[in-house]
Amino acid sequence: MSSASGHARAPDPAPIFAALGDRTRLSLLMKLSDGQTRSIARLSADTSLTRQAITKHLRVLETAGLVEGRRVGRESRFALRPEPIAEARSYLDGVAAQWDDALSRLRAFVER
Amino acid sequence: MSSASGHARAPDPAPIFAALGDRTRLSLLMKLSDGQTRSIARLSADTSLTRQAITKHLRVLETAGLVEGRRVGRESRFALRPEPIAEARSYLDGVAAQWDDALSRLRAFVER
DNA sequence: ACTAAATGCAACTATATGGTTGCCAATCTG
DNA sequence: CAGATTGGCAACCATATAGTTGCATTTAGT
Repeated sequence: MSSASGHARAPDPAPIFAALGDRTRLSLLMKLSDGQTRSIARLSADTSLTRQAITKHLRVLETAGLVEGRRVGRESRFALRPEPIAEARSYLDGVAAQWDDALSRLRAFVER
Repeated sequence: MSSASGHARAPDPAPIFAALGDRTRLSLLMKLSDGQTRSIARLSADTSLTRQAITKHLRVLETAGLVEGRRVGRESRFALRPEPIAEARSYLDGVAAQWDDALSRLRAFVER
């Protein structure tokens, strides 16, 4: 069962980073990072952008799995999903670890 | 000295994430994550893309500060720069922390 | 001096992205 | 029911992005 686990192994974190690569989307995530759920109208309230623009950004975030929306009544509420964030974090941790590793090996070599 | 420190306060991690949001660029970073320095020719050796395409990606990474290139002889060597990666990491740490925080507050509330 | 290697620069194409506007549908609320 | 909120859909625009090709330039080797 090397790849058919329940968590759908992340083959490529690039889409997640891509979704994070926009100011507006980052601010949306910030607003949702308190765990609360918010409607599109609410999320587009204090921005200069159109509601539609915000909607598009939310779709992008949703596609990347960073956010999840469900319709409740006439509004659609969005909530943050922490999993992809953890994934991105661990990816960066990996790069940083390799880097540190290389550094310490280099140091060991130099100091011999 | 609130903003003129040596670390060049990060006002917006979005560009860094944007630079990370591409498979090809991530693979370039991986190749460089051992701390070694590599030429463009070397970096475009085992890809299906053109050398020019790789060059462009390297420029993007360089603009985001993730990589640094210097010309040595006839080739230009690129090296990874860990600072922006640390920055991106700490940003994600922040979001995750807020999330966890909200969760524990919620738990405290529910369990009362 | 000549040739091969490694880049840089520019032009060009196709597609994705961010944003807008207009309009229609669903859902509350008085 | 009538009117106001909230959102979805579609068309459209401008710009950015990913990638290509062709050609000129610099540097290394022999």
